[in-house]
Amino acid sequence: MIEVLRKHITTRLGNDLDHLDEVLSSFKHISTKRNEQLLQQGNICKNVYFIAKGCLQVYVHDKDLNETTRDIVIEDNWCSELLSFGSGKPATENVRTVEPCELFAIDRKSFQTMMETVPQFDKVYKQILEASYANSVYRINTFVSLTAFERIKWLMEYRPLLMTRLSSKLIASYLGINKDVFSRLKAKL
Amino acid sequence: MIEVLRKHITTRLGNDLDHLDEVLSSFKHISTKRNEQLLQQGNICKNVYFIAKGCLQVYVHDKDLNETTRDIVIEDNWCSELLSFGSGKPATENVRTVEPCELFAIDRKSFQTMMETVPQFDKVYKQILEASYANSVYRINTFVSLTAFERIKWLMEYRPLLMTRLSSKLIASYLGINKDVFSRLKAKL
DNA sequence: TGTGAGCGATGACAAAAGTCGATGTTTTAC
DNA sequence: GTAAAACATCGACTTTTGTCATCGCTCACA
Repeated sequence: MIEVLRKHITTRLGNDLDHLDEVLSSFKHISTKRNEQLLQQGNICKNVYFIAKGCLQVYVHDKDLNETTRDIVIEDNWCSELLSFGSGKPATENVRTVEPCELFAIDRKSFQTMMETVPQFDKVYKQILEASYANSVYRINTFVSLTAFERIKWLMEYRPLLMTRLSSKLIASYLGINKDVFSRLKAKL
Repeated sequence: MIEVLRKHITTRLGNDLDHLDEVLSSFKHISTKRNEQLLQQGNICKNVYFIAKGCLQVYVHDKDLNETTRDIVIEDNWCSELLSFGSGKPATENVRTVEPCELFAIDRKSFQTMMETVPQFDKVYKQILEASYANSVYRINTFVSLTAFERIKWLMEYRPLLMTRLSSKLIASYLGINKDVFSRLKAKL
């Protein structure tokens, strides 16, 4: 499993990375069931997770206690509540596993140590942050102006795997539409 | 005018910042009219702007050529298309002035020089990026689950200045609702 | 001073989305 | 293996939102 992470890192930072084994050993391997809570809103986000296998959901509760899913992250990607992780302030979002997962977690202290000892490592944080930001900007710019039906077609086109892999309820909360509406519109595709 | 920028920086990075005058002199002062295009989608974003006075709009065009406004940025804040500025790739968004503005612009080359010569300066980029990301995350998490009426009430509560300062058309495109709907709902407040 | 462009408001209507209750299915827990 | 819980779908209905045409106002400017 750690090979997935090794490959991910070398692909991005090059094969000649010093201390690669040291970097890898600073991650802790975690196997989870589905529906495990990795972060609760209000707590401080202690880890950045690399997903070797499985799927995570980043979400909040709206005023009616419905879940609103900001992001769904699958294998070979990083997931965290970066703003809390970076600042040490309480998280505004929740994170849970959607499927059984194989994760590699690095905590703030180890992350800090890596930043100091491995020169290229501070690029990692910047890369994750920039990728997360790009993702958010894209999401705002596309979704704000799309109808429910267009959002579904968008998902079919750009993240088709999710359509088959996730529950309708979860997809609807990711697309920001009502689950009954999602069910009806899906039938019209 | 440059005093606004000086104060902004010292407030965040401390009074004892070395090279402060050098930093300040790497910015170019720009006075604009309203409705000036600072960045066109597809071009490379050359500057980061500090707004000493005025207001900028960051927007895209949807499939029907309507404008969707991702952000409205007022004085004492930074504005750019960071993903393009940071990577040198074409911008996905447009930026224009909404009012006559007093701006301080720093281009990529000067920014790079500052990063190298002024140790604290690389914090600036990280701070701007983190603030932008926080802003986007917040926008997604709140807006996705709000009705048009609730979005208007949100604006009244959290950015009341914008209600009086901007045109209805612009506010509607920021809230992601139709301008006629905005007009009707506003009357019911 | 007149003219035209842009803006904001509004009524009438159409379309989209949300709500609720019922029902059958699948998954989970013991 | 079975009961309970969660999920997906659907019809009927309500509410919200979008569209379009119209009208009056303001402002820039020839």
